[in-house]
Amino acid sequence: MRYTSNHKAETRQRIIGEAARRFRKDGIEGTGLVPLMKALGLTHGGFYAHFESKDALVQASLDAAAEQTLARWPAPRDDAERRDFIAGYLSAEHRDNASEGCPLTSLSAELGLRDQASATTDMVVARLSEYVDNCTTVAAPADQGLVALAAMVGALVLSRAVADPAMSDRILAAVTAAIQPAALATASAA
Amino acid sequence: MRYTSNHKAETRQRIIGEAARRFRKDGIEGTGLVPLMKALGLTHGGFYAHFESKDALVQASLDAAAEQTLARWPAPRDDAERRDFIAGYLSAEHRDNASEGCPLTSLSAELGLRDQASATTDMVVARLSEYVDNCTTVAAPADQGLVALAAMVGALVLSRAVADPAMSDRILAAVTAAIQPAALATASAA
DNA sequence: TGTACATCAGTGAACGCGCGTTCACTGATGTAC
DNA sequence: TGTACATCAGTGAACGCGCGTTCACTGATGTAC
Repeated sequence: MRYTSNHKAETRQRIIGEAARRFRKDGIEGTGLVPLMKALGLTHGGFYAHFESKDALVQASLDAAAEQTLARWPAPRDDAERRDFIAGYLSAEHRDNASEGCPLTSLSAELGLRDQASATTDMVVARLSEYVDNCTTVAAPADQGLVALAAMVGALVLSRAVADPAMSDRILAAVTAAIQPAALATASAA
Repeated sequence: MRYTSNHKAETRQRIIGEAARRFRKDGIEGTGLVPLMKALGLTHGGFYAHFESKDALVQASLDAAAEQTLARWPAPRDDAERRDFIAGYLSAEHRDNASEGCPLTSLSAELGLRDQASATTDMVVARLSEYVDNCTTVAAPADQGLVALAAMVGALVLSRAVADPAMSDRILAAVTAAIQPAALATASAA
């Protein structure tokens, strides 16, 4: 062979990796195959030696993003690891680095429109659940409203992205049950 | 005039309304001007009599979506109204009807990439905050982990969509502080 | 009342561009004899 | 060792298409005289 025996497989992995990054950064629709291949030092014509279509790449990349994400998030062993994970997930680095981060958040809108995403999405949700399974959201001294707000937005986003309708309903129900107007003081406005 | 005196303004409003719906359903990138105008019984050429560019329409539509959303969500007067609002926000109807719903969730990914979105986004966040300002997320009997999960995903999504960096940081900090591993029981896994 | 002209919302053909996709080809290497 | 052929990852020109945008035009109505 004129290349090392696994050269083609390596190229395929490079394409998947770059795509997984770009999809999360610019969206699936927003990522073109020509710039993608160019970034790898290849021409776009060669793409179809590796994938049947862009959709096939999307599938492979979503799987890869999920796998990579799961690998970076091993099942937690104690509450210290849970705490670290949560802090990392909610860090400025994660916020500012969508291309390497959780695919649920960066692709949330597009995931709902693509049934391809199903298995992948549910895997990531399941692992995330392990991290927060025995976590409870406590009343913080300040900005408690923002927590409720985040939970509501997140619940809606997740309920649309998740494939399993039962899980979708459970998410909405859980957050609905969890958010309670504090009976203490209520301002009125026009 | 060959049309009623406010005919053009009405057409403009129809374009904005249809766009606001389609952007939330299919995304901004996923919405073309030709099908949009066709859906209104017009030809695409006429579009530029109303807007300078697609970007101008995006701006107007985001504003309209925010305005429409705020109009439908008047400032809450008591906890009953808060409860109703939260239940509606987290309803299956809202989930299944992205085109009429909260623009934050349906456009979350694209909002982060467009600085146009800024003012609009922040207005909706502010109003939503009013609804949940004195709300607290309580420990529900079941699926408490899903609440934490939703809060984390929502916090990340919001922190990317919001224009004000200080608000972005506050959201992350509030949710980080609120999620606590329950000290009760901790399973270990490989 | 009747003709000539101005207005202007909307038409529809055309533009350049980037998209996903196809395909005949290249050229470096491996194998056969 | 040397020539002839097969392999195949990647090349690059070309395709049809939908996009955002432009522009000369239409035709119904309003205004002027």
